[in-house]
Amino acid sequence: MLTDRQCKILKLIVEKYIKDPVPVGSKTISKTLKCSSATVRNEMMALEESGLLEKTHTSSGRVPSEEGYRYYVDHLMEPKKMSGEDMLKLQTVFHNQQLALSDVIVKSLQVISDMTNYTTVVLGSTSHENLLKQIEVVPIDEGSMIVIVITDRGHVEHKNIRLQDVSMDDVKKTVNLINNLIVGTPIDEVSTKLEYEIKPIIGKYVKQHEQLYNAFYHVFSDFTNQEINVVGKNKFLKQPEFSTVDKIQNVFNKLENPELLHKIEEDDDNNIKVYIGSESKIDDDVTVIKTRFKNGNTEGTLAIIGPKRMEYDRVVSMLEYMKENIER
Amino acid sequence: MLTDRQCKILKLIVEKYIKDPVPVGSKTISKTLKCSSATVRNEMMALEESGLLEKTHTSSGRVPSEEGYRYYVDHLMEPKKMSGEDMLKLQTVFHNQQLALSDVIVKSLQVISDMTNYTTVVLGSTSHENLLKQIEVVPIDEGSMIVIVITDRGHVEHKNIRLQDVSMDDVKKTVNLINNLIVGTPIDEVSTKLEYEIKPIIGKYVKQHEQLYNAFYHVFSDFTNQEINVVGKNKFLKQPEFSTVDKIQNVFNKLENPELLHKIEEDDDNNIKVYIGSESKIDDDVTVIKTRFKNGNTEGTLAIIGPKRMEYDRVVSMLEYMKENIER
DNA sequence: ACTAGCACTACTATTCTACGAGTGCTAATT
DNA sequence: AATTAGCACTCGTAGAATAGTAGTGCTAGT
Repeated sequence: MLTDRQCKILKLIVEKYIKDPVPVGSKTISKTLKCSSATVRNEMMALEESGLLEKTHTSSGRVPSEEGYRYYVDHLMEPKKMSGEDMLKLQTVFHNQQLALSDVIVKSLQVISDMTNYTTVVLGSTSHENLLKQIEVVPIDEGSMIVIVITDRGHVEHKNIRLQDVSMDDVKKTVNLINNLIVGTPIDEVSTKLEYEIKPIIGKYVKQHEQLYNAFYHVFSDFTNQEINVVGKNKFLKQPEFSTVDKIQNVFNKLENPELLHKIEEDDDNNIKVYIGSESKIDDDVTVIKTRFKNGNTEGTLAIIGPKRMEYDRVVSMLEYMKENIER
Repeated sequence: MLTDRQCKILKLIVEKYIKDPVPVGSKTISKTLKCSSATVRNEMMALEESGLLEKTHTSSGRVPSEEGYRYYVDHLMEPKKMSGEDMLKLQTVFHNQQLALSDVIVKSLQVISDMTNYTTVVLGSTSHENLLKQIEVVPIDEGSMIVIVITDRGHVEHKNIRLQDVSMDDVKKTVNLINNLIVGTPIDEVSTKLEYEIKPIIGKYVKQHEQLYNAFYHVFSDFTNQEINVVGKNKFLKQPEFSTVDKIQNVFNKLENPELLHKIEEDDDNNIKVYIGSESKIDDDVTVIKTRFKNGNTEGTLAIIGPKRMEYDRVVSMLEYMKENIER
């Protein structure tokens, strides 16, 4: 258990370090705390022994450890009201009535990314929650057409396909079959339904049924599992802890890996959660702050990803504000 | 005018430097050319005076200048057959009959980007060449719907819109009007046609016509002017000339600027063109190699973007191969 | 016309120095 | 018992000195 003074010192160090990424020395702290640097040093030693602080080398100032940030977020951080300026910028986006919710979300995350210099992510609802609503086929020219797939939650995907020697009539028949028999099925089950319910039928009535079946099969199996929108990846270039090409390459690879990003919403906690460093499952050098949101049948996860040295209070208040505004 | 030997020397220097980005000295050249390093030095001086070579400092080896690369590409480079290995990898993509042309192009550019470590770009046909073919509206839930716009060349865009107190009937009427009156118009003229031909009509017959008009107006004015597909931007992280965060940031900004990328297809030359450094209009440190392609009514531009120190022969042969394969 | 030879230049890597910001520990003070 | 002043010590950083090396331009001789 930490003493009162230790808490104060830890808090000061974390906040100082977040403002300016250089190790914090005892003198700096002793200025704001009315006691000598020697006392602060003793306390710092204790904090280091508890694993909350680290040194970069034997005689350097202290830097918060992962556990230090954790403790700060859990016990020391004061909830901060969003600054009027931040609020204003976001409100102009939210008050645009014309835009659909999903567009509002992306736009506002763009704004947040620009204000904070962190990367933001929206994870849309997963495909097993999306039910097939309708498919449309639009012929483009000889043998080439566009298939458009729409789900009940408003997710749209389209794909250009090419078919040889298949009459438009047969295509239309197949589309009707799908629209009659498979609508309402979760997207990721459509492929199997296609095999067991549609294939046998078109096998009898349609010439070139193999080709037709394959084309539709591909359309659905390529349907992206999850809408992932990463905004402001380049902001990492502005973070001093990612100042070498190696580190950038590493973090970009991770941000482009859908499976990894998917881990953000593994827990289905609805509140705002902070995952620091290794807790994030994405990269030991980043912090992820996330929340789920739900409005009607649009739901998903918002996340802000930045260095561990993140303005936790500011980001948390922004996410709170986002969540509130989205949910009504 | 360059002597025969000067050409040989320039060629050797360019090719050596492309393989390994360190200034080339006279000794290295004299090994492959049967003459002494002193002779080579004299020739190098001449080449430098002609502006084809540069030094990084007074006593360094030589590096090709922009003009040097230019001369190499125009006069010295030998057309190179594509390596069997390169060819094989691309062929598996081209021989996939199921995929539509546009998908084949993107896939193969991905392959090229991975093989070469350069960035690739496809610029699709511009919006004034795309004629409106059809629009569809799919209601999602109370007051929210998806508008899908399809052009005759198979370009599809969709947008979620929200309308208050507008009956689905009125929406359908408007859609029918558009499909009857405006189909066949170039996409970038649709907005004005909407104003002069549709607005007056729905003004009379439809309640909430202002809102409805605005929604559609936005759908069309947001229609992306041009399909731009940048593949493998991150490859710049592997190029030694872009090894600092500053340079990366700069080149990323440029690659994300559609107007700048648009400049690639400003000339409407159908052949393969090489733009080196400042010629590229994109960035003084990159080379752009591009070609137009056309197959039926799918047309556009392919480009490969990398450092000036690019494997010109290899890239040119790849682009030739791409163009040929696309055009039949 | 070519080349051997040489003085010269500038980058690179290594070492040395001085400096400063920080530490831990001890002993004195409150 | 808690605090603090004082001090020796550590380590990173910055700058200067050094030596080595890969290259140059030039001159003079083949």
